Amino acid sequence: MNIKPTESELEILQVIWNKGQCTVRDVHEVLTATKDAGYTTTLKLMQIMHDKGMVERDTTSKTHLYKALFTQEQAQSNALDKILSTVFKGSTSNLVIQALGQHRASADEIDAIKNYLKQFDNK
Amino acid sequence: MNIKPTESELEILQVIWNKGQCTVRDVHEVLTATKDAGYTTTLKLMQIMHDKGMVERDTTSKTHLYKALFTQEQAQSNALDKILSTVFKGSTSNLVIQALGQHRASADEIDAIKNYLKQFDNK
DNA sequence: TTTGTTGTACGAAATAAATCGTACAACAAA
DNA sequence: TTTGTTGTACGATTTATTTCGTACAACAAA
Repeated sequence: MNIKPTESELEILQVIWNKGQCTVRDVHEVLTATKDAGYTTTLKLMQIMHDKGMVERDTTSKTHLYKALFTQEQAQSNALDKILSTVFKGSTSNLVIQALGQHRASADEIDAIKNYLKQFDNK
Repeated sequence: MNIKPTESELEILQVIWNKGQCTVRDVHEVLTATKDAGYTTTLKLMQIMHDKGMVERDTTSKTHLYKALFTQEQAQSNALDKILSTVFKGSTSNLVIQALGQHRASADEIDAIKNYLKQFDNK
């Protein structure tokens, strides 16, 4: 299974992950809300994603239904690995601090993180 | 200025950032330690990066010296923005927790992060 | 001055990604 | 049954990225 989606593929996956499963039109409608692209372009991309084994589809009815073959968590993990090695010299703490610094997290988010860190306390 | 380096361009930038400034040979030597690529390939990539305005170069002597035109921090910031919007639905805390979960940070790193978080305490 | 070494320049090819036109099938409504 | 709508299939084109061969300049050593 190929977990190295291109930029456009990720946009599409995002929609699929949100809805669980999608038709081409579903995806296309969401995409055209923010950018413009022809319907057949979206279709073609999704067909290519299928060829690559990134999504599966149910073709029993005329309108096909697409599902992702890996989870958003897997994609996240992958994306992190990549930028850690390419721009963060492998330093997780740099990444974390940089992320917190530039994208003001909400109080709740900060709490969630602090909470998460508690598990490392008595070591 | 173009801050959207391709994969190969990032590998090169990594080397330049480390040394501050580099010749093509410097870069190429580091790259060939981990992967193989022809010398002229590296040269061409660096010339393209120059065309794109990502690096500047000193051509006063025969052997040119390349410098990055943006910092690693800027590239990091950019990379974070990108994956936050494409795979993390904009949630910084998800990103942080996921990062800590999968890449076991050292005790020192954890401390650094806790320390950083202290600034949000009495708010 | 000849020759080998180390550079840059640059065109061309290979590959990958994204976009779109055209063809045509299914099917519902007229 | 004709027509309009909504789908998929797929080839062709465009654009971006990567790779490399060939040409040639500078210069040091023989």
